[in-house]
This record gives sequence, structure tokens and C-alpha cells, in this order.
Amino acid sequence: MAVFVAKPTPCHACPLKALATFRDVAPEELDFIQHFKSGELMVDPGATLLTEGSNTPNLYTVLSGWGFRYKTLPDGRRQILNFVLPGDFLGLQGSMLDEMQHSVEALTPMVLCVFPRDKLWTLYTNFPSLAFDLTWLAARSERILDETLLSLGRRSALERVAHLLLDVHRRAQQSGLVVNRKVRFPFTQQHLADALGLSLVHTNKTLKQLTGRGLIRWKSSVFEIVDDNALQALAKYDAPSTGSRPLI
Amino acid sequence: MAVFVAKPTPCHACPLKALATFRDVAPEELDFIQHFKSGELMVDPGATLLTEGSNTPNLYTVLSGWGFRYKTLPDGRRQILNFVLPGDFLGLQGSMLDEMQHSVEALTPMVLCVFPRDKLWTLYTNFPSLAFDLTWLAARSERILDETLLSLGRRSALERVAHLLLDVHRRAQQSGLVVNRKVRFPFTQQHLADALGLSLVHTNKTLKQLTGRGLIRWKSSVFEIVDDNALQALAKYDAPSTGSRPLI
DNA sequence: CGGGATATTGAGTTAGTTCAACACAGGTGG
DNA sequence: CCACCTGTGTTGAACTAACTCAATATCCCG
Repeated sequence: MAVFVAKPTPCHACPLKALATFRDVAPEELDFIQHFKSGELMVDPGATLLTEGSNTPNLYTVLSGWGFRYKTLPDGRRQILNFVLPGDFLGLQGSMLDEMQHSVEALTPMVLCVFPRDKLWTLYTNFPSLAFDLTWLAARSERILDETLLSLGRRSALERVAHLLLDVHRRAQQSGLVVNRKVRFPFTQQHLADALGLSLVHTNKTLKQLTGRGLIRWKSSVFEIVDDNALQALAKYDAPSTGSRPLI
Repeated sequence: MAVFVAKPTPCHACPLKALATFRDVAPEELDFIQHFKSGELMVDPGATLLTEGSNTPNLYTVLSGWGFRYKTLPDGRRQILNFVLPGDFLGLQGSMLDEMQHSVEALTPMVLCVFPRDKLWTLYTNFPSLAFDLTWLAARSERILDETLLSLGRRSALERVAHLLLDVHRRAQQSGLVVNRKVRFPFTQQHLADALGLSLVHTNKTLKQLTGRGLIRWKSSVFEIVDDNALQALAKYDAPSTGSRPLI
């Protein structure tokens, strides 16, 4: 299910550091992060690593693997808020406000960097640059949510599917998961549907349409964008530029 | 349109401090906020105070008045991301990431506290408690967006309208705008529709239904919740508790 | 009192849903 | 190695929630 490792990879060998999108970290910042980190968590696919209504004592950075953040209604309807990829930061809401109001589930095996919440305050007092990074991360996910909200509220199914695929693809690319224009998508059409606010059937038909028009290819979990320009035009997609992102 | 006042109300007389939901601020924090604040901005209804794609040199706290945050698609479709009430903080995305990706428009005359972005870093280095507050605010708006996303993705029109009304009502209450169970709503049904991802006509019909069932009253801009319990049950509404919020 | 914005209502249309059947793939046990 | 089983994907048909169009009513302001 989920295994905690107290003696993990040291931060100076962090796999995320290699990625182009991350900002340079000063040695003393890295030292602090290392000190802040209590261990690593390894999670199996399908496991729930954060639960709505509960109260985690930890914060997490995703080192590898995919997951998704979601909420449910009492009768079981599920809305996926966003997919979680390497470099994403989890659990801030639980630490800042009183409790987590969403859940997170793993789609693949995941490795997470674990930070105890009670050391969070030292981060704010001793490392303003990292505190700034945390706010930066929060602002970034807010922006992503804004964009998703626009999609669910005002884009047609076709535009919506196109937009999500473009966005997931771009984020996967930033995490170095796109090889030779191809990514392995670890989620099902049901996950897509729940992220898009559509039914499974209609999601399927819409995907079919995108494939039929020669815009994408998605066969046995390998996904590829065939006609990037056409897809972007259809989705009214603006690639969000954010500058380089923090490591923590 | 918009007038900047350099010599405004001092922070120790801040109208927000009186509200129950705000946390106590230490005198030296208040001094810093005062120092951080460069003036006040008075905005007329209908004026756009932040524009998508632009780059504000300022951050704002809403002292009084209503507004809304929104995004548009190239063909004009508009999605209202959330309504803006006193105590809300604006412009963080513009300061953290490179540019604003949404706009903000005033619904009533608004008074905003203005903070220059270039002093933001001193806040992080000198006042970790306030830096923490900023992250707290970002986490809070993220939570609100999560909830909205669940609504747009998975709630029916009736549930959705009910949910939004409950939420706006609650936030208005926290800002001290609810008197005798009644609030003055400064927005039109078109605004509601754009916030809900529904058409104007359907929003109207749905409101009618809520009124007909005796759940709400909304006549010449005065809004009132008649049957709180029934409305909450219908909306599957969970009142989010956050503890006390920061002043900045 | 007139005019523009907002709200209301009915009628017809459609995008997306639900239901139901079937196809396909991979994984397991006999 | 095959038969089966379960989860996922695909497709058609019928249905409906929400949309668009269009006309009318009401409100507010100068």
C-alpha cells in the first residue's frame, strides 16, 4: 500500500533538480530542505494518500509517479480537480487551513518527499526564499484551477477534452515524461471524464472525434499529439508561462 | 473610474479589523503593513481594476465593495471565477508568476488597500508571520476554487445555483454585509450565470424554482435565505471552516 | 415620460446523458 | 495453452437537462 522510508535519496541528488523548469537552489537552501525532509513515501497505484476531511501531519513533494486530486459529493459523484505529476506539492491546504478538503489517489507507483508540518514554521522564519516558493506554488495551482474552471464553465466538450489533453501533455513534458512526442497516460477514460465534468460515454465519443480528425493518437495508454496547432486552435489554448518553478 | 489616494485611513483603524473572522494582528505587524501600504484605490462600479495579460506593480486588499474575478475566451464567452468581497486579497498571481491571467471588475464602488509589489520581498524577509498569511490566503482561495470546480463539474443546475447562493451569502456574512438575514446583491442574473457556467435563461428559471419552493427570496437586489436547511441539503453544502483569517 | 438594462416566459432545438449491448485486452487459474 | 473473468473501451438508441431564440414585462434612471 504505502511504505515510509526514513533513509532515502539525499536532496542534492534530487531527480527533479535535473529538470529544466526548476529554478536553481542555493546550497544552504538545499541543506535546509534536506533537514526539513523526514523521509520518503512509496505508494502503490490505487492507494489514497490524502483523504478528504482528514488531517495530515505532512506535506509532500511528488518525486515520481502520477496521481490525481479529487472531491466527491455524498452520493458518489466524483470531480477530479487536477492530475498530479512529479514536482507537484501536496498537502498545503491541510497545513494552512484546518483540514484537507480533497483526496489524492495514486495512478502509478509514486515516490513522495515527506515534510513534517511542524517544521513548516522554521521554514518561514529561516528561509524566506523557500517561503516565497511555497506561496509561488500555491499561486501556480490557483492559476491552473482558474483555467480548469473556465473550461468546465464555458468550453464545449470537444474544446474541453482538447484543452485538458494539451495541458496534461505539457505538464508531462515539463516533468520529462514525454519521449519522442509520446507519453504513457496512466489513467482511464473514466478519469478523464471525471476531470472534465462529462459522462464516460460522451468523453469516449469526443476522443474518437479528435482521433478521427487526426489531431491526437491514444492507443493502449500511449498518447501522442499529432496536430499540435490544430488542437491548440480548437481548444483555445494559451500555454501558460510561469518562469522557473521552485524545487521544494 | 479609479482614483488613487496617497494619504488614506491608517491601518490601526482598518475597518476589517473589527470583523470577527480576522485574526489578531500584533502591533509590529500592523506597523509593517502600514509601512507596506502605499495608499488606497477607489474604483467605480464597472471599472476593470486588473486585466488579463497585464502586469500590475501592486497587490490589493479589498477594504469595501464587491467585484468579481473572471476569464474570457477569445470569442467572448466569460467565466466568473469568484466574487470578490471585503477582506479578499488580489494580485498575488501577478506578483508571483509573470503576469495576471484573469481580470477583476468592480460591481460596486470599491476601496482597495494598495501594496507595491517591490516591497513584497521585505515582507518575506522581515515578517514570516505575514508571509505565512499570504500563503494561507492562497491556500484558502485554492480551496474555494476546488469547491467551485466540483460544482461546475458535477452538480446539476439546481444544486449549483443553491450552492453558489449559500456560499456568497456565507462570505457576505463574514464580511458583515448580512443585516437581519438580508444582503444586498450587487450583481445581475447574468453575472450569476457566468459564475455558474449556465445560460442566463436557465439561471433565471432555476432561481424561480428556488423561490417557488420557498427556499430563497431575491427581490430588487435584496437577497434572503428563507429555508437554510433545505437549501443546504439540496446543494450538498458543507460550510468550510478555516479558523481565523489574516488581515493583510 | 422615455429608454436602456434587466428579468421573465414559452417554444423549439441540441449537446450531452443514460441505458444497454457488445468488443477487446490482459491476467489468472486449471 | 486455453477458458474465463474483469476492467476498459466502443457503439447505437432513446432521453433530457440545459440551450437558443424570441417576445414581453418590469425596473431604474435621468
